[in-house]
Amino acid sequence: MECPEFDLVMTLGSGQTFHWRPVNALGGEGFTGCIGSTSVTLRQEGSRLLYRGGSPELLSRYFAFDHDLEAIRSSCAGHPVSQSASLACRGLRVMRQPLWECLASFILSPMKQVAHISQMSLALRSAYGTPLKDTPVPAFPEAGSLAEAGVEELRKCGLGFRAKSLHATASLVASGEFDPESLLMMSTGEARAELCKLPGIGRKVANCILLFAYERLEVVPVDVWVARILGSFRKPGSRKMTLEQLEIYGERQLGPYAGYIQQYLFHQARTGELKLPKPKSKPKPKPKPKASRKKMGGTNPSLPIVGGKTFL
DNA sequence: ACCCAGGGGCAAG
DNA sequence: CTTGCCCATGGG
Repeated sequence: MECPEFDLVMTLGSGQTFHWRPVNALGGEGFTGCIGSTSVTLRQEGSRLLYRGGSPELLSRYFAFDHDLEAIRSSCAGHPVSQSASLACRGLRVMRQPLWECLASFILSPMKQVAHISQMSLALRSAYGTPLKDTPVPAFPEAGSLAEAGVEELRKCGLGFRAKSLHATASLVASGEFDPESLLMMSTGEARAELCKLPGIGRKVANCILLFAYERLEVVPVDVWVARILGSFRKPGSRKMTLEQLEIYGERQLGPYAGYIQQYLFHQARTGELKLPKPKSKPKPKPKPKASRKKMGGTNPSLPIVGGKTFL
């Protein structure tokens, strides 16, 4: 299909989604995965998006081809750094992901980098998701399947302390006590408050979900990178802001599509194209009495090469 | 308001 | 192989 301004590689590599795998398909380097329970294999050739599985309508919705990127870029015209990042990230789109899949995936994200979130996602999909034809990536498990599995079983997928949060949230969704769809018609503030009631979801994770699944394009998830970026916009010596204050500041500075602009800045910072003052050193003394061993088996060399971070 | 557990991959030594 | 680093949430 013909697609509007779009960069498949940058979009899938920007930390929004964790289950697309690089493959050689459709005549070159592409990706395979799924959208909900529909298996899809993709490859971009210029303005053409080659696909196997799915439909133009499904892909257009998922990749948000309806977002007017030119208008989004213009929205921060008065901010030189954002302008520059927006231009460098042309074609990077903030996606519109399935609600439960996105919500559950970001519960996995705290304290983890993209590469590891991908591994956890794949482990969960393989153990509890429905296998699909034409792709090695199973669908994301239903809430009921995860609730039924139990915390200890989920922990075996390498979730660590996130197993408890994911299991508790999955149980709330499976019982109908929490319905992801019910947030669709709420204001962003109300929806955020509801998300933050769920175990394992704090303000940052809630904002990621709002941005990547609920299309709240003004929301700015503030992690250490974004905090660093926003901090660099302020005068040296300004008073420190809390993360929430930085978030408000970011929304004001970056305009009505602050979430999009933030994604561009984040991507620039992660790829080293945006220079930041202090990577921040920590004078942290470490009382370490222990020695350990333990080695894990097989790293999968074909996992996504995204360097980086969660959130966004 | 402050402090810190907790987990596993990964880069560096 | 060993060590240090990464970093959101929740509970004390």
